[in-house]
Amino acid sequence: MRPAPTILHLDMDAFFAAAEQAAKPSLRGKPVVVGGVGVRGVVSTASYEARVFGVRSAMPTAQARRLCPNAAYLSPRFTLYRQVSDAVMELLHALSPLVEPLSLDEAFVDLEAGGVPAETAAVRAVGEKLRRDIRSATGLTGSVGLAGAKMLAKIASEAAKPNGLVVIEPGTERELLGPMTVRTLPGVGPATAETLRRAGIHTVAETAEAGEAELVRLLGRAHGAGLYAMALGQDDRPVVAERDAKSISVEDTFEVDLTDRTRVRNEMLRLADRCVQRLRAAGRSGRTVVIKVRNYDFSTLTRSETLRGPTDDPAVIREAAVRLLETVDTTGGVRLLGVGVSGLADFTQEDLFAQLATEREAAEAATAAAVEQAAGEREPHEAEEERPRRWYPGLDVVHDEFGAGWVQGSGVGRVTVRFETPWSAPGRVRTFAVEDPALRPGEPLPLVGGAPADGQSSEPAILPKFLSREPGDTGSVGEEISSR
DNA sequence: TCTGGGGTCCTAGGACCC
DNA sequence: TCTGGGGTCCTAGGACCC
Repeated sequence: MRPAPTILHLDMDAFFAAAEQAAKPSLRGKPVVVGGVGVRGVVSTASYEARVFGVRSAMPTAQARRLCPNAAYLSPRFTLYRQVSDAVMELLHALSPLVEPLSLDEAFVDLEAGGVPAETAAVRAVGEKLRRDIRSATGLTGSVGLAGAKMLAKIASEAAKPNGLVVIEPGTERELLGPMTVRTLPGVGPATAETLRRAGIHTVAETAEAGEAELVRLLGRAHGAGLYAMALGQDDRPVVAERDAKSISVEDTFEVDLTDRTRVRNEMLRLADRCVQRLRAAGRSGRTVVIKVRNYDFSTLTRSETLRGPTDDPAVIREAAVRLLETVDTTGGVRLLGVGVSGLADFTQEDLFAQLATEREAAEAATAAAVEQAAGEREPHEAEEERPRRWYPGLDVVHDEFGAGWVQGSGVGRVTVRFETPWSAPGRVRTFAVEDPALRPGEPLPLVGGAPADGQSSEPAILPKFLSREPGDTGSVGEEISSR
């Protein structure tokens, strides 16, 4: 526990939904729900306007639609969120070399390591300036927590939401935490809370009173001891920059359960390929292959196999995935399939290739026929080039005549597009045939610093830098957004 | 109401080795 | 003839987080 609140936690407010509202002027001030839009989708983020109706993260989208039928339901656009996230993280790195991202919209910053004076007034000023800079660089708001420990900084930013800043002064934490529910503490989810509740423990103060031995008895060694420390406000975990990923995985939930054995196997092969693509893009290789199968009744199991050495060879991963699948009973229907790789290594050494060459060649020979067969069995419409365009709601599009816009909805051969850009006034809606050759997918546009709204200059993906505005520059775009 | 997708960490049992 | 303890690796599952 530090004597001054020099650990900063930043959490962007309703991040995905806020980014969509900044990109789509007609949605500002309106309920927006970002998440899976299919029958089995769940909510990733609801705007504050949608939360009024009870819509929450992780809720089935079907339930959200009942609660808030008039919200805009949008598929996530990670390209946009990553752009915004990069801009925000750049601002954090200007504060300190020690930045620990937790997700696209959340990070810890060690201000002490950045040379900020260890005084409340100084760190508060840094936090407030950061919030202003994020606003002018991205058009979005974030909340800041400042404390002498990670856990407390995170609790502080939660208390600051939305669009605020809270400092927890060292020395006040036990008094502050005491009356709060145990669910406030990181690592206490539904199962742990229920275990504690049965033991008569509801608040942080009661957790501390229970004592370490009792918590270890209830929750196990690591969790019990960790929770006891947290309840006392003791948390010496350092801010650690950029850790390497330990596993890479992909999974798909199907709109309808899969029952056909061949189809199940083909989907598994497809997932294995996608997993390898991600693995290679990261310049990594892995030694343990894991598959995941979720059945019709939501029961979920995993099977894994550790190879003799790390690989990024698609044939080897496919082969392992299919071999593991054969050990699983899938009669009854498969809801989800997944493929993952762990035991990751940086795969640059050629000798590792050489060492495994024989093994790989054998595997390739063995699967070549199977893969050939799988490709042959594919439905024609599944082929990459012939796949029909899918106009997901929220998708950026460009029309030859009308310029940049986004898909508001589609169905029965029609797609409805609203033509507006992040820096334009709310735009008009037009409907086209789904196969209209003048309409094509577009790229996300920068949320601030774009061309003036003349309706013609909205050419996507030509603005070289996301951040074209100076920090602190509050021009008309920022003002317009801030008054929404 | 019917439950996504991407991760991390922990536990526990069995194999295996010293 | 019966009985050790510790460490590490592998596998499966579960809780939790965003």
